[in-house]
Amino acid sequence: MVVYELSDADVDRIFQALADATRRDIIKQAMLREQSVSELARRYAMSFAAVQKHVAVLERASLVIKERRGREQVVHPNPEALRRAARLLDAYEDVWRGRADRIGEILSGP
Amino acid sequence: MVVYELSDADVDRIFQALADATRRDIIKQAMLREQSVSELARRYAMSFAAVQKHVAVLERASLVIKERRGREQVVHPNPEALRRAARLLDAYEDVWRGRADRIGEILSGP
DNA sequence: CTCATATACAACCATTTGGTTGTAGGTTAG
DNA sequence: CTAACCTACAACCAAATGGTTGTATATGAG
Repeated sequence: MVVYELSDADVDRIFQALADATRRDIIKQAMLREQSVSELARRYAMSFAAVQKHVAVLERASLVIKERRGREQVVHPNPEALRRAARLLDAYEDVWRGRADRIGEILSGP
Repeated sequence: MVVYELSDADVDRIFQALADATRRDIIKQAMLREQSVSELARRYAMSFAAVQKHVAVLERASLVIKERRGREQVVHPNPEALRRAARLLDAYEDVWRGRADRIGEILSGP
């Protein structure tokens, strides 16, 4: 996923990833303390594979990054992506206020 | 959907609704100028029923409100919901910075 | 070395999603 | 009044989602 400009598909992936309480909690946990996938998995009432998939969804949305450390895969948050999502929502506020300058950000696509 | 406190399901619905480019565009269009569902529908390369469903998804997430005007149903934006979503994302920033005070907002649920 | 642990990934399943078409009911223009 | 228009909603379909189990592989502990 490109960092400096988000395509519609990028934005789709970000909000899609955020639309699940377990995934939002994984992000929060990773921000509180970087943890391995299995360490995260122990927190939830579901299989390891399910959590692994959730992390994969977050990774495809670049909301987290996995880094291999020995036999573990440690999950780092990517605060920048969240920031970009928040600013994207802020852009709607500008549209609402009648400012056209940041409209392009909302439904762009390179 | 309760306004003053968002449950996990509420937040799910909001981000889910935002995870589609057509729906994001509908929000933008409604913010630029309040339009009827059929008026909106003409903008997209899909059936009226499809657009109707998209508006319904936005409505369940309280991102828009429909108001009947004669035989038309005019779509108003609800900027407050967008604002709340943006602030929700901002709360992650606080977690990231090590501030615990607003953490509750993220994965709450009355 | 051996074994337990951590991850990867495939196959499967039920449900949801995003689209379609078709039908029916209100409302308004003329 | 009648015809055109706008909306509602059901039924259907393919694809995506969120979960499962099972199997294989890599790594570190002892």
